[in-house]
Amino acid sequence: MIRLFDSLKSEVRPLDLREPGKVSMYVCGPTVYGLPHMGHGRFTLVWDVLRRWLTFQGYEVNFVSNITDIDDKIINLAAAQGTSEVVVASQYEQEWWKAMAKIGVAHPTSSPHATEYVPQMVALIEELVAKDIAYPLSDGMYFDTSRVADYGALAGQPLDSLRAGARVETMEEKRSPLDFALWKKAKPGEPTWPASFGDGRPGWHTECVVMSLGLLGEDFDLHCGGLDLKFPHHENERAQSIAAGHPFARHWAHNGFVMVEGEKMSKSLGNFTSLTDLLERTDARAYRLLVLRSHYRSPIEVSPATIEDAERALERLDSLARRFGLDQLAGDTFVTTSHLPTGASAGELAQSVTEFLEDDLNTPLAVAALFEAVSQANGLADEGRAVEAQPLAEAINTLFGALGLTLNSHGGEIDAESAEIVRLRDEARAAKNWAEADRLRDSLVKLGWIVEDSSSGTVIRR
RNA sequence: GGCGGCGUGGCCGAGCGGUUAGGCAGGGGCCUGCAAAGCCCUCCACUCCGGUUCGAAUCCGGACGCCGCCUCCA
Repeated sequence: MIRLFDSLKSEVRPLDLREPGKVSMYVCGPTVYGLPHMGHGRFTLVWDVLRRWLTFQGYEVNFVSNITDIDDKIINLAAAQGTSEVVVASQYEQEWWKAMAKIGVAHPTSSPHATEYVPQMVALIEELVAKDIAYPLSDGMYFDTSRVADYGALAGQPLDSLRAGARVETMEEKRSPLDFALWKKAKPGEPTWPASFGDGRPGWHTECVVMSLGLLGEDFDLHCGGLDLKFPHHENERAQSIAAGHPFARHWAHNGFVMVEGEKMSKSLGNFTSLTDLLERTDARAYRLLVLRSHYRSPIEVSPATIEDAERALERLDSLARRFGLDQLAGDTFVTTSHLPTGASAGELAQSVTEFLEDDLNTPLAVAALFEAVSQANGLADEGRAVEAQPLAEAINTLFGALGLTLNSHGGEIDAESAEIVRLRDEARAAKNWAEADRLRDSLVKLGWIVEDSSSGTVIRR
């Protein structure tokens, strides 16, 4: 079984499943009030890779990731645009799924919306009220953090030191600056839902609790998200669930940030690149490869240079796919071990990749092993040892596919005119008419083709 | 102020005491009519100062620099 760093226990430990063979995982999704940015791209890719890898290994993965469709920012944006929250949320949710499809992130098993779970949130808050853990203030219901013995466990510090570090005192009335809003009382013109403790709308943290427990059940296996959600968001989710008497996630995993020139990319700093923009101008696979080449807990530097670097590396993989006529895997389908070819070299490669990934999802080492295998397969083929090279190339394809990276063996549709030039060039080459052959190659290049000679003649691709 | 992390070759990025990951870029060679692709070889490292050790990028101490969380954030 894979070993992962558990943010709660601060150690790498085997993923301890509630039920053998089945993985229940929850990934905190986006609040839909803007285009997805590179940070969103990273977390979705990282957890998509884990999901695909577990599926590859034969686990049945129940992957839940929410859409937060009600929140202050959505309300503010709707007001600014003179439209409704529903319109804003659905518009950006569409953008979200478009980007996800493009980047090859498989759709979650379930993608619940916060607004579909309001009654459950109300019920949870009622449980907390009954236990005297929630208390009312003028503007809503608050959670009393002092009532949870190990509050601060995820943050890695005791409650007292967190309180001492509180930088801003937003609500003087709160018993502790760390106490957070479970429910916000209705304000004129804002969306509102009925509740026994006063109509209003939910605070942020409660939704993930009821959606994860509702779809995965108590004591589910793994809760994932960006490092910036660890505290306070995840701490507050955990606190609520446990305080209400519901065992929560068995394991917590957090991915590192996307950095721009050494600083965390974030909306508040304004230094973000939208994922939508990136996907319009580059091969979506380049970002996945970039993410795979660094460890999921490390920060990654994203810049035009690092993206181009990944695009070039991708070229090498695509060359392999063309040379060996590899099938295009991944995409919407999940690759499984049944896709692996038989044979010793394929088995050895799969085994070393597996060992690396099982050690806290060490994708950089796995990718390095795969690239080494690429050299090996090409070398064998150069020596004419196709029987050995072919299964190795197929194993590389399968294992990249298991990580969601599709190798592209198609050079593009060849139109009739280009095909005719290719035919003429092969004739010229057969006649050793090099000047004509070079002239025809130039015209192909002008048409946008990359021209390569092979044993079977001129091969062109885009 | 509290807590946590980081400083690796031209760039990205692994590494967890002994083996100069891997990719991209650069140089040389092989292959090719010439190219391209591919293969082989190669240049270029571990912020600094002490210490532990037969041996340290890796462990310990210190210095400097950087980053994150403690506030909405993936």
